[in-house]
Amino acid sequence: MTSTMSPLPQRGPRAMEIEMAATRLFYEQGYGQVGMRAIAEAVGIKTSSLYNHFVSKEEILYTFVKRINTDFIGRHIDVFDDEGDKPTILHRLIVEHIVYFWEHKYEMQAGMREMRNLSPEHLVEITAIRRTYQDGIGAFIAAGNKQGVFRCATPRLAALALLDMINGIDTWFREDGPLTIEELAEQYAELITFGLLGATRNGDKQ
Amino acid sequence: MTSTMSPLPQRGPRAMEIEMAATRLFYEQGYGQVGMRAIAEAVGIKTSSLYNHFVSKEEILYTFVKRINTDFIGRHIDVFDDEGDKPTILHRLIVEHIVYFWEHKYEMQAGMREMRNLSPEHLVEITAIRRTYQDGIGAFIAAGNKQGVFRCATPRLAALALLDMINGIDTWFREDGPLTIEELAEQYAELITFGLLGATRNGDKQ
DNA sequence: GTCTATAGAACGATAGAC
DNA sequence: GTCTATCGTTCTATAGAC
Repeated sequence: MTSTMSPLPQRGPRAMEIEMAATRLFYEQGYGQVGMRAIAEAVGIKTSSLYNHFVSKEEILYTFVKRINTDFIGRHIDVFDDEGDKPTILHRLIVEHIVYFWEHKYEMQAGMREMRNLSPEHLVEITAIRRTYQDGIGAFIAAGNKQGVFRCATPRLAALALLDMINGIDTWFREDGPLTIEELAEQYAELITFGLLGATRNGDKQ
Repeated sequence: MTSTMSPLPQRGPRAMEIEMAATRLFYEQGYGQVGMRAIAEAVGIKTSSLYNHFVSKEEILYTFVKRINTDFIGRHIDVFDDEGDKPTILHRLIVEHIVYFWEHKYEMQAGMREMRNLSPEHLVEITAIRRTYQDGIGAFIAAGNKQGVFRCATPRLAALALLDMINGIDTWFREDGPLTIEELAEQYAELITFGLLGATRNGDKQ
């Protein structure tokens, strides 16, 4: 499985500022509640100046939603071709996924919640990218079943379940809670690989 | 654990119509994108007439968010006192939760997504209700561990994980897919009780 | 690339007649 | 309980000077 993601058009540093400010506001208040005025104010320019960088509010949303859906996934999609120990590989992917998503929680949360405000064409494009990752995990689990390193009756469902699990973390995790995000990621990876997927521990084949 | 939910104030049938229409619109377009005009039109009255039934748009949101967070949870919170076989009880709860949420997917999805548009006071109230259910499941898993019917290293995390799993279903399940919602619910309940929570199958204690 | 100024529509909510 | 009428605000987006 090889990445075929098309790159975003090159944008200037101002566009990046706008994107980041908008992302934060969308996260806090929701796409529909955030006006172009509020975005401009957060950047320190006037509303009309935004249109020198983006043609519309929807394009701002699309730009950062595309970024978050190509950055992590694009850099990890090849992991499914790895010939190594599948439970170990998936364990590491889950930990990295959880930590990355937390470090980019504004973009990730806002992106997932506000995705439906994309134009139909953009929504199709983003959905296809997400689908690739989801299918990759499902196929990976199925392959692990055949190898006997996973014992999971429903690989496709398990892939959806584990993605919902780990994407849900950002809605309730608190940095001042009992666990760091790295500790939580580790415990979730255990819960998923050995629990949900029934991975056999090393030297524990039965 | 006994229900102490306070009832919603009695409202007329018109208010119920308004609530249902608003729920559907919030689900489709998001709270911030739906105007009072659109809600009124969907019911077939004028905007100003809405204010004979609700004092504000936020009150419409609050009313249905409160309803969905008291209806199912209120009717199932006593299940954690049940003295029967814990894996069986949790299995049944999960199936009922999934099926109920799918049958009320508009309210559930809109309610979960738009909850943050509630006033701070209302948000606190709703969060507390949800927390009660979550804590109930966590304590139930921990109790099952002590009985030896679950083998789960992290009961509190597992409760959060399973709730994110089953609440995520409504975002991707399609009625024209390979499974009915009842079949899916059954498979998820298996995945959770025997996978995630390490329940021992009858006569399989080891 | 930023600004001032503004178009034209939609927003939540209210007053008061019936 | 519904209506007409409207208030004051905010919305996305554009035109045109600098």
